[in-house]
Amino acid sequence: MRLATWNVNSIRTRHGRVVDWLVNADVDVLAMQEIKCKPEQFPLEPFEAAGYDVVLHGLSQWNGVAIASRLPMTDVQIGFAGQPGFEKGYEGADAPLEARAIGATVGDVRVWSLYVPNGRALDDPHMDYKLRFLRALADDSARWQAENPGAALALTGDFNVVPFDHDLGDPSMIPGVSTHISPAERDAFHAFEQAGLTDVVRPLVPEGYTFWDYKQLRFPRNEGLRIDFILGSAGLADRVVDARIDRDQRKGDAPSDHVPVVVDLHDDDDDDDRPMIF
DNA sequence: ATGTCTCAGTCACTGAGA
Repeated sequence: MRLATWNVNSIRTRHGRVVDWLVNADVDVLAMQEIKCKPEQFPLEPFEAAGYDVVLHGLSQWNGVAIASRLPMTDVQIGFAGQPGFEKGYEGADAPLEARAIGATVGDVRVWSLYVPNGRALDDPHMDYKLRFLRALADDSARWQAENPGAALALTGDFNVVPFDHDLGDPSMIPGVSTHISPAERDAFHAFEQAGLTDVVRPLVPEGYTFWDYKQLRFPRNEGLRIDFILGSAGLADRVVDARIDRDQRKGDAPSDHVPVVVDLHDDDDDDDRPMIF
């Protein structure tokens, strides 16, 4: 199975590029973020014409997540247990949930498409929301793994955190001032390891950015960020045979500001792909 | 210069979000 994640920054603007890429890159399952539309506005036809079913969660012109798959999807879930809500000017516990998480099972892999809140500024209420979102996601993922020991879980998407200094190429981002690089955000990201989830792309692609701002010639200068990830349970990590970041998708006409991140998994029941141990 | 991009609301712009 070839599994990918891509923050598409409006699927209505980008569906031609996205479907062309799905077909040409021979991708089975694509988790998308920032589709920026409601369900009735999603361009289903080009996906279906190319052989992909789509499940999605979109509430407005903001956020929005989806999964396109040419393999059957089951157990579709909108949002995760304990996901916090947010409403500008209101921080109550019953704030409405945003369209930032959708899960589905493909084969024996539980796939999540996740769009973690940006944070906006270190002292903005959105930053507290971001940290609570990450902690709740790690907690729910740990709980799921305890209930499904050994199973393959993939948390994919735009985490809006730059985990390491070498993932930071944007010179305008200042430690202590900028979002995405603060110790609190990095701690919240690294806590997924304690929850049993590792970055399954990093061992195969140790360097490389997944996002370049549209402003300030960030892509031509290669001043990007690595903020899009595929985190996997041990049961998923054991099956990863290849991974890549498709930097070329930042080129050409009307690109997203993010590029796809891809992993290849061998089938759990396919002994031919595994070393034989006697 | 928040120097670019996207969408809503409304129809040439502003506001919001990233």
